[in-house]
Amino acid sequence: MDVRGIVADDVDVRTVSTSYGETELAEVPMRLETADAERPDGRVADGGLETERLADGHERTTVTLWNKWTESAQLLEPGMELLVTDAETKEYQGEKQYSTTGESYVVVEPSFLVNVTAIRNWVECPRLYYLNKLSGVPLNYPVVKGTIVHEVFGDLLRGRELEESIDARVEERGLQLGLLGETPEAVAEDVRENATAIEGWLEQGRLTEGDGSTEAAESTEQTFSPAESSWRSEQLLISETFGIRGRADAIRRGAPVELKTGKNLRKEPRFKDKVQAACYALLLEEHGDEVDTGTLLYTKNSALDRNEETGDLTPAKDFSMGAGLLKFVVRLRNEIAAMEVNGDVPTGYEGDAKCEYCFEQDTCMVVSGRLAQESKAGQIGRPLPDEELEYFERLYRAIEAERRAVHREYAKLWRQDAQERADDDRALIDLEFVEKRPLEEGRWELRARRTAGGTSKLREGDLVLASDGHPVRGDAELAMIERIDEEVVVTADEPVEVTRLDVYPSELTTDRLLVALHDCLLKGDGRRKDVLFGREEPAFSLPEETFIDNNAAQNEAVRKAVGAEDFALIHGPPGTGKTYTIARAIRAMVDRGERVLLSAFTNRAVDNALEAVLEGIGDSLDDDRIVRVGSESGVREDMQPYRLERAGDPEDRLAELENARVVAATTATCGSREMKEQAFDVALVDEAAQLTEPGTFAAANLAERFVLVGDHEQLPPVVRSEGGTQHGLENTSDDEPRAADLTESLFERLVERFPEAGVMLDCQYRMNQRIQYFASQEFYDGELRPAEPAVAGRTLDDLEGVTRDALPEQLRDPVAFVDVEGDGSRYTDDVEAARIAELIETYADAGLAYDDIGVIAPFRAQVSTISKHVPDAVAVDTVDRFQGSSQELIIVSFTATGQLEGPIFEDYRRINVALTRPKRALVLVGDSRALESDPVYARMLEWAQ
DNA sequence: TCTCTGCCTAGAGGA
Repeated sequence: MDVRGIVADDVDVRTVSTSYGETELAEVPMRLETADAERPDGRVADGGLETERLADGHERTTVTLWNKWTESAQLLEPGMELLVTDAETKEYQGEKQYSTTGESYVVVEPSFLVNVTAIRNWVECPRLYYLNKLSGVPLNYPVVKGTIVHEVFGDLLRGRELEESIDARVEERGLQLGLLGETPEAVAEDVRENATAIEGWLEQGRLTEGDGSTEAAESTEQTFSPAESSWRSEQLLISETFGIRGRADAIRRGAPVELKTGKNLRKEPRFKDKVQAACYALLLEEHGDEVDTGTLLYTKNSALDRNEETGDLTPAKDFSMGAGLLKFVVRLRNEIAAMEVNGDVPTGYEGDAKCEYCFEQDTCMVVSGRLAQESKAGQIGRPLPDEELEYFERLYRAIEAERRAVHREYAKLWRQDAQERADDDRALIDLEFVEKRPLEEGRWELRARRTAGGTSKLREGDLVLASDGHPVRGDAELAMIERIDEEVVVTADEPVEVTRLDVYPSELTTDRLLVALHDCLLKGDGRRKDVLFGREEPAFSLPEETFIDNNAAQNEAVRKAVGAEDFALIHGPPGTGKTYTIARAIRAMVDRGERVLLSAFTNRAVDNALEAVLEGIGDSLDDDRIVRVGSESGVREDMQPYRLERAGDPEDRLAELENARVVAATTATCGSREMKEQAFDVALVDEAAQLTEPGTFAAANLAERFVLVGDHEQLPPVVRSEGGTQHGLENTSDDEPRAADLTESLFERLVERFPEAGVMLDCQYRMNQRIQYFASQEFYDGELRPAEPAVAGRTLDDLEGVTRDALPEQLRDPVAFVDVEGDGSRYTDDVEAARIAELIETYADAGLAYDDIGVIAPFRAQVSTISKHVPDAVAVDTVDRFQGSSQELIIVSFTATGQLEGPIFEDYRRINVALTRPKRALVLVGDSRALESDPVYARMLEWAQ
C-alpha cells in the first residue's frame, strides 16, 4: 500500500540494534492525505486502519523509514510532502503505524518533477546542476553537434534514410552553425562519423534481434523499421510516483537506450550515464514495464577501438540495473526536490567529483566569489556589494517561487481529472481520433475531431501533450498544434492515437529570467549597476536637434532616448503616441549609425512597434537591415517577410542577423542562446511596465544603454506564484519571497527613483475629452490632455452613417452609465449580458458598425456569456486582453451585484485600462450599489452619470 | 475559478 501525506513534525533519525546488527531508522510524524481516497491509478491509500483521525479528516501517524531511506529522511522538513510506496502496517502501543519494506520507494515532494538531466548533473556534482540553472548553457559546438546526432538517431529509428536525415538536420540548424562559424560540410561529416556507428549497430541488431516473424524480416529489408521491431524513439515520460520527467532517446523492447556522442573504451558505462538510464527505467516501470537492463551507445566507439578486455566491436554497452541502483536514483532525486523546495544552494562538497576535471570550474569559482557562496572549487574575485547580493537573493527566490508555480501546473496533469482540466481550459478532451499520417521528415501528422464545443487556451503553434486518454498514464507525446478548429491537427515524433490534448507547462521563461538576473549582476557592466543600485545618477548628453515639432513631450522623449548614456524612461499613458515616438527614436538612432534592439514582452507588442518603425524608417533603411527574430507561429503574418529563418546556409543566416541594424524580438527570445551572442548600442523595450525586472534585463543585457517605454498605471507583469502561500511549506512562510519582487517592473522602480530620467507623454490622440477626464484625474494627476481640438471633440457623429440623435438621450453623451441590478452570480451576469446585447442593437440602429464596438468584462466567464448574446463582429474580451488596443465605442460590463467582490476589482490599473480604450463613446453597465461601495468606483460613477 | 503571455520540449558534451 502507498502512504502519502505531509510531514507533521521534526524527524527523528537513530541507530537501533536488530538481529541483523546495527540498523538506521527514521521516524517521520505524518498527516496522511484523506484516508480512503482512491487514487486515480487504482492504488488505494490506507483506509481501514484505526489511526488517530484529526478534525480535518486527515489522520496522524508515524512512518518509519529504514536503512538508506534515512538519507532521504534527513532532507525532510515539516510541511513537506512525502510518499512511501509498498509500505507495511504495524501496531505500536495501540496505534497503527507504517514502515518501509524491501519493495518500498520513498519520494520527497513527489509533485515536484525533477528532470532526468538534472539528476545526471547532480550525481556528478550538485553544484554543476545549480550552475547550469543559473548561468545557462551557452551556444557551443559539441552541444549542437550532439543534438544533431540525436536527431539523426531518432530519424533512423523512424525509418528515415541516413544521408537525407543528416542533410536535413544540419540545414535546420543553419543559424546556430553560422554563429559558431561552422560549415555545413564539416558538420555533416562530423555527424556522419557518429551516425554510421549507430547505423551499423542498428543493422546488426536487426539481423540478430530475432523479433521472430518472417513478416518483420521482410518488411525491414530497406531501412530499419521501428514499427516491427518493438523500438520507439524519443518518448517523453512523466512519473507521478517518483516525481521525475524526461525524454528517453529510444526504447527497445521496453528498455531504455541512451545515446552518447563520445568515446568510452572502458568495460562499463560511465556512472552518470547509468544513472540517466536508470531514471528512464523508473519512468518506464511506472508505465507498467519491469525494466532490468539498459543500453548505452557511445558513438565514437568503433572497430578500431576494439576493447582488449571485452572484444567489443560495437558502440553499445548493455548493463543490468538492480533495485539498488533504482533506489539510489530516487534518493538523488529526493535531494534535488528538497533543495528546490528549501531554496538551498549546493556547495559541491555534497558530491565527490574532482573540480580539476570539471569544465565548469571557472564559472563555479566566479559565481562563488561574486555571490559569496561557499564552494569546493574555491572562489575568484570579490563579492558583490551588499545591496546587490541582497537583490540577487531576493529575486532568485522570487523566480524560484515562480518555478514552483509552474511545477504545480505539472502536478495538475495527474491531480485533476479530465473534466476539471477541460473546465480549466487547460485541455481538450473526448476527441475522436481520425487518422495518423507519416510525414516526410519522419514525423507524424495526427488528426482528431472535437466532439464537444468548449473553449481552451490551446492555440496554433502551441506545444501540447497529445495522449490517447491520459497525459501521464496513457500513451503520450509532445506535439505541436498545426490547426485547431472543429478538427485538431498536430504533429509529433510518434503516432499517438490522440483523444486528448493538454497544455504543457514550460519552465523556459523562469529559466531565462534566472539567467538574465545572473548575467546582469555577474557579467554586467559596472557603470550600469552603479546607476541601477543608486550609487550614480543616470547621465545624458542631449542632442540639440528637434525630432518632432508638434509635440513637445514626444520630442523631449526622443531627445532623452537618443542622448541617454545609461537609460531613459518614456511614460506613455493611453493614446499618447508611444509607438510613434519609439519609431522616431529608432530612426534617429539608426541615422547615427547605431544598432538597435527592439523588444517587448509579447509578440503582439513587438510586431506593433516594428510596424511603426517600418512606417517611420521607410526610405532611410533597406528592408533587409531590419530583422524580426521569433517563432513562425508567434510572429504576425505581415511581419513574416522580416522574420529570420533558423534553417538554411550558416553564412547566409549569420549575415542576415549580423547585418541587421534593427532587430526585433520578445524579451524571452532575447534570452535565447542565439540572441545572447548579439550586441547592440541600444535596447528599446516597449510595454516595459508589464515586464519583471529580470525580464527587462534579458533585453537590456544585450545593449550598451536602454530605453524603457511603458505605463505603470496600466497592467503590471503577470506573475503566477502567490508569493507567500506555498503548498506544503507552512513552516517557512516567513521567508517566502514577496510577490512584489516580480510584480513591480524595473520601469516603475526607475521612474520613481529617477523621475528626471523620464518624460511623460501628455497629449493623447485617442479619446474624446469627456472620456479622458476621469483617467487623467485619477491616474495621471490631471496632466493628460487631448492633443488637439479635433480629438477633444470627437463623437460618434464623425463616423460615416452614424447619427447620435437616433440614440436615446441617455446615450448621446460620450460617457454613459446604465444601471443594471444584475443576477447576483459571481463571475457571470446574464442580466448585464442581455442589456449589453440590447445596447449594441441600439447603436447598430443608429448606424454604428458592429466591428467598431468593443465589450470589456472582468471575468472570462462573463466574456463567454456576453459573446453568446452579441454578433461575432463585436470584439468581446477581458481587460487584460484589451490592453494596447482601442475602439470607437466601448461597453464595460462590471459583473458585480451588491458589492465588488474579489481581487480583480482591487487593482485600479485594470479599470484605467478599460476606461481608456474608447475613442468616441463609453458605456458603463453595472450595479450602482456595488460600484458605490468603493471610493474609486464611486468617483467613476459620479463622472459617468 | 481573478486577470494570463512567453518560449517551443529536455537534453545536447567534455576527462
